[in-house]
Amino acid sequence: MNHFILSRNRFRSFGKKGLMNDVKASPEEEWVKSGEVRISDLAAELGLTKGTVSRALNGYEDISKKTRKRVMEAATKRGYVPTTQARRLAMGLTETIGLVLPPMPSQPVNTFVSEFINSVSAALHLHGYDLLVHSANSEESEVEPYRRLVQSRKVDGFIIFRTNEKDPRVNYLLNEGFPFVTHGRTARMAEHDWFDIDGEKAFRDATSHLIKLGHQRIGFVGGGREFFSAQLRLKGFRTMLEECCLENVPSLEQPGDLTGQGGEIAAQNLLKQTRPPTAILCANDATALGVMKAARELGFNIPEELSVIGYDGIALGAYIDPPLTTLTFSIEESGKEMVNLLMRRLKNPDLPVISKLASAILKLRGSEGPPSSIQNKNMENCL
Amino acid sequence: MNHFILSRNRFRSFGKKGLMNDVKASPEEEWVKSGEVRISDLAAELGLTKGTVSRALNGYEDISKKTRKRVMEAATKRGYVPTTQARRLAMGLTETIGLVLPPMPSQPVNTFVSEFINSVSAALHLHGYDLLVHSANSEESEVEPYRRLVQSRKVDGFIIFRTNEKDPRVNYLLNEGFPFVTHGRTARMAEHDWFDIDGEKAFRDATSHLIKLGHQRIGFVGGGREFFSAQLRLKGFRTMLEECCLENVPSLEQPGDLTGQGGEIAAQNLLKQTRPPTAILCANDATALGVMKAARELGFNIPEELSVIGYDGIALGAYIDPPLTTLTFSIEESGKEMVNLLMRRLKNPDLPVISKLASAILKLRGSEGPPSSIQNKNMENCL
DNA sequence: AACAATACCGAAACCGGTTTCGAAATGATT
DNA sequence: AATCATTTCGAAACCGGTTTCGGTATTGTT
Repeated sequence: MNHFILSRNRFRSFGKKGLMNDVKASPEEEWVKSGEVRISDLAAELGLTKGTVSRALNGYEDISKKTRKRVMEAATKRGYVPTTQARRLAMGLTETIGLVLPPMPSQPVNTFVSEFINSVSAALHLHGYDLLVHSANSEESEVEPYRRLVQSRKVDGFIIFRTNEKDPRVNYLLNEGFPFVTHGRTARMAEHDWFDIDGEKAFRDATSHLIKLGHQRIGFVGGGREFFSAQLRLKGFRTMLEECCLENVPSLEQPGDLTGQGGEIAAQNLLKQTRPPTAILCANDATALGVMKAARELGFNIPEELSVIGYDGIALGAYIDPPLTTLTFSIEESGKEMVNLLMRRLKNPDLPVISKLASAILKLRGSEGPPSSIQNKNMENCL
Repeated sequence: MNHFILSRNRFRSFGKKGLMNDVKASPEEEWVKSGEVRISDLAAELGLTKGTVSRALNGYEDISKKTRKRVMEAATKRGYVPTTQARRLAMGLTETIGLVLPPMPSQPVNTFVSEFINSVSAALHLHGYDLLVHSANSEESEVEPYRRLVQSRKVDGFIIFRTNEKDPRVNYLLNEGFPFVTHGRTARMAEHDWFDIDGEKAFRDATSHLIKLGHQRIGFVGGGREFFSAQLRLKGFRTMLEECCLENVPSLEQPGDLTGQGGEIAAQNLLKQTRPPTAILCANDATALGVMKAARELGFNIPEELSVIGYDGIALGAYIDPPLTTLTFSIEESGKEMVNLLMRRLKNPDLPVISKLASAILKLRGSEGPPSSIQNKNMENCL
């Protein structure tokens, strides 16, 4: 029974490294081949143990200046970079944040998503964190991706956006006690950190702007009831109408689904009325684009016969005719703030819940103006 | 010399778990708390070693059916999910693909990026891979993010898009022998896997379409010389002009930068000429939007006095006036194909380089039509 | 019934780091 | 010079898995 301990397969293929031997880097670009040197190699080379090397590199105080210098020089010289997986396993954290893309029903405007990802990723990077982007499979439950990521311990926390009032994702993570921050409020917003744009105020502003221009019949195209943010925008609209003593006409409030198609349908419902509105506020820009399309097809000139205002500030709004007046906010700031909230939470899970409300600003671009037939009655009383 | 091995701090805080003790899950939703049970727990519980449990769960043949069943049942019952970091360290791979977002100069249309990320992520997920999205800091070199990800061994490969003809990222990764796939060709396309849309053919088609409509003076707004794809589109344009015996007028070829602003400037240059073109082909939709804006401001009616065709197929092109005719392709297919290429490469790094060319289709939406003053001379000869 | 073949599982090395603990070396004090 | 306090580093456990190797228990063969 002769049994030799054969050499184990300890050499993992690393890309096409084998093919690289005959490729000589040019003198100027003497790139240090990466992924070669391990902490034990470095330690052996220096006559130290890997524990010492690790402490030297991580700024422990019990390392002499001389040794630290030796170690760090050797590390840079040999191009040592710790293997992330090993470090994370040892330290018991992933240094990764998850972001699950909601199913995209080919919405007209997904520009928000890419900018948001960009800003979140950049902000995370400043904290040494990575961003793991996961796509939601529309077949399965909304929380399934989150559950998987939590269970496999792939992330330390989540960035959630496009929240619903009753949000299963929020419920799940709250139940798990897993850290996360939302972009948008929820019914349980008292229990979790969140960042949001003050849509209510934004729509008060926009409504006020239209009223000052002389509009008295203002339409509103909202989002579904499930979108908390859309509800708040509607609330802002109603509030300002009330403040200005304008009647709240139910038929002028149309539901939408935050898509261009939804905007078209809603606009048709509004503009075919016997007394159509002279202005339409839209819960987002995609909706506004649909509204403008429907208005054109029904023969309404914008802004002479119909003012339209959107929400989101998509860049493309500046290129259409007329350019879309919209409520805009900084996506970059959103990402940055959310990351700040999340990092704070990760550092200290027991801190009280906090939130941040940013404001949108009205960006006038030309799709609104005074109504053609001004029929002001008693505006001065209220404004 | 009494030395007791004290209990080390082996308990890592896991979210706000401490706070969860008094939160009782409702009976129906008896969620299994995740992240609790380790493979050693499972092994102890079953009276096995963790090696055996691991082999049982991973389908090794040297495990009896009975034992395997016991193990798997216990695993599901206890909600055991292997810790990703540990598995990856042991197996020497990351199961993660990197995607670095190029700096975004707030383009009008970034919808491609989010859709692309979505499809890539979904496709990767089918292979058990994760997507790590990194943002490029415009301060530093373009390859720096790649270098960091390679050195820290955070990813097994890359998805690269928006390639330049001479692409430093491609050079770096090729030099490292690190796996990747590009969306778009490069000068070194013979050395790496790539996926691309046949932009040359697409622009031949679009040009042919315009010529058949009767256009004889067709303008072209391209991208910078650095964008290989834009060059190929220009080539397709020229080729078709030649095939149809139309003169190639240099002044009708304007450079652009693939942005709306670039489109505006280029369109002004074209339309202020004494004999302006009756149609303009644009290297992408963002450019086309800028062209349309400039045309409007200069008093050109679209499509009566000027036809405009873009490239990208952005969804919201359907909502502007007139709806933008464009060359479109499936982003979902792009992502899927690229992932397939990359997975193949990862499985066997030494396989020969392959590539895939998909075709774009012309989506007629209304921004093109016959020229107002048809001055056909001898079209029949050529078509 | 004795023996070889097979099925099955335990033991242990290993992945590449981090962190704790104790001891040796050094410096300060009396 | 002996004692004590500090620096500084080595040794080893540990994170949570995977994989190899060898030894039993079981089955099959003659």
